Amino acid sequence: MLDIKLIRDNPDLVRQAFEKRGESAPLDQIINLDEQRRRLLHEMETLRAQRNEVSKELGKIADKPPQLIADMRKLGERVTYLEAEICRVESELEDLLLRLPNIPAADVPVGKDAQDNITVRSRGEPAQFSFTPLPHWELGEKLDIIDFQRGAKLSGSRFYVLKGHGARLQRALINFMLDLHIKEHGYTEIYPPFMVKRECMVGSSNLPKFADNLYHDEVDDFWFVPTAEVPLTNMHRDEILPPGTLPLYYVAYTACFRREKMAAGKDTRGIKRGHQFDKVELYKFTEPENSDQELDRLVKDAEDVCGHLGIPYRVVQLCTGDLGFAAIKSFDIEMWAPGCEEWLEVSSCSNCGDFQARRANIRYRPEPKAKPSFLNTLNGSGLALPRVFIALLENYQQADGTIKVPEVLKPYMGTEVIKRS
RNA sequence: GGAGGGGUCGCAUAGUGGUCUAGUGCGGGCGCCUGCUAAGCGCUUUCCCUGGGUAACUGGGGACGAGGGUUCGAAUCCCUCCCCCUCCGCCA
Repeated sequence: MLDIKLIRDNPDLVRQAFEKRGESAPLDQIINLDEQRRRLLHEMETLRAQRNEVSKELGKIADKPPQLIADMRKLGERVTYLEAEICRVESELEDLLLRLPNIPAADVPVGKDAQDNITVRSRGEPAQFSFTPLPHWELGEKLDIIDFQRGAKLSGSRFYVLKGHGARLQRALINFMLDLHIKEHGYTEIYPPFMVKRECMVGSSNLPKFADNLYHDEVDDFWFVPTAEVPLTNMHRDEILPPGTLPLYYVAYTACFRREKMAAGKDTRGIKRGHQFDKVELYKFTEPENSDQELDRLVKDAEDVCGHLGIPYRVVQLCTGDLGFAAIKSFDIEMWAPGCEEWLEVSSCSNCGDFQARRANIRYRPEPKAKPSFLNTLNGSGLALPRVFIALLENYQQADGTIKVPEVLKPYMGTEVIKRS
C-alpha cells in the first residue's frame, strides 16, 4: 500500500510512476475521499471533545440538568452518524488504496512488457549433446519417475505424481536448497502453515486484487498459500521490532497452490506449471537504506543454487511494465532447459520497499526511543522446484536415457545415476 | 465438539458505571547520593489518527483480545466472534 500522504502531496509523481507500469489509477477519487475523510473526522472529533468535557462535569454534579442531557443525546446522535459516514468513506478509500501497485524504483528500466526486460548476466555454457536431448516429460515417463496419468486420475489436469527416484529427487532438492541457504547464506529456517487467514493475504498483497488465483476454504475462511512469501511476510505482522533486530533472513519450504486459469494448451505439457508445486523461498526484512544492496545479495544467494547444481542460467532485470504488483525492483533467474529448449523462470527476486510493511503493519525502531517506522521486505525463490527438476533432468540426461546426479545432490539421492528401476 | 477458567501499559498484577488523565510492582531510561559497587531517593516509560510548528514540541480524538450494543458517560453492563489454559470426547 502506498502512503496516502504521498498521493495527497505528490499526485503527479504517483501518476507518472503508474504510467511507467502501463497502469492508470483513480487518483482523483482517492484524493477526494481522503479530503472527505479528514473533514468528517474533524467535525466528529470536535463534538467528541465537547461531549467529553460535559460528561466530566456531569460526573461531579448530583442533580443532572435534564436539558443538558438531552443536548448531549442529540450530540451523540450526530457523532454516531459521522462515525458511520467515516467508516463508509474509509472502507471505500482503503479498497481503492489496496488495489494500487507499488512505485518502481528510479533505476528500473522503463519498458512495456517482458520483451523489454534486460539480461544482466549469464553463467555456464549450455551442455553439448551427441544426441537430441529429450524434453523432461519424455524422460520422466521413460524412467518411470513422473506419472502424469495417475496425477490426472487423482486430481485432474495440471497434477502429476512423482515416483521412486523422482520423488527422491524432489526431496533431495528441497533439502539441498534449505541446507545451502541455512549453512552458507545465513538464513533461518521456517516451517509455516500452508493455509492462512484472509488478512495475511491482504498483507502480502495477494488480496483483494488477485483472489482469482487463490484456493480458498469457504467454511473456515482459510486461504491456501500460493508461495511461502505470504506466511513469511506475516510472521511479524502488527509488530514493532526492537533496535538491532534487522536484518532478518528467513528461508522456508512450502507447497504452493495456484488456481492458474491459463488458456488451455499453454504450458500444459510436463510439470512446468501445475496447481500445486514446491518451492524454497528466501525472505528478508531490512532497513530501508539497505534494501537495494540486500536485493543484490538475495539474487546472488538464489543464483548460488544454480551454480552448485551446474546448470546454465541467466539473470534478467524486469522492466517497469513487467514488474509485479508489490515490487519496486525485480530480477528473474532463468535456467536453460535443452530438451524443451526454453529459458525457465526458476526465481523472481523482488524488493517490495515498504509496500507490504504498510499493508501488514510491520515496523522497526531504528534507535532506542526513536519513532517506529516501516521496514522493507524482499522475497525471492531459492528456487522453485518443478522448473529446477526439469532443468536438471534435461541438462544431465545421457545417451542411454539415464540421468547423472550432480555432485552436490549425491548425498541426498544416495545414487549416482537416475535410471529405470 | 463439550464443560470450566482467562486475555488490562515490555513483564506481573489492581481495577464491577464518573474520583481512570488506567494504579502498583518489576524491568528499562535519566538524575541525585556514593571513594567504587550495591542499596536508597526523585523523575520518567506505549501506539494510531488529525490539526498547528522547519524543528525540539504542542492542541484534539482514539486504543484495556476483536467487533457491535446500552448510556450524557464503559476497562467495568449486554450480544457476537477470536485466541490461550485446564479437564472430557475424538483423532494422525
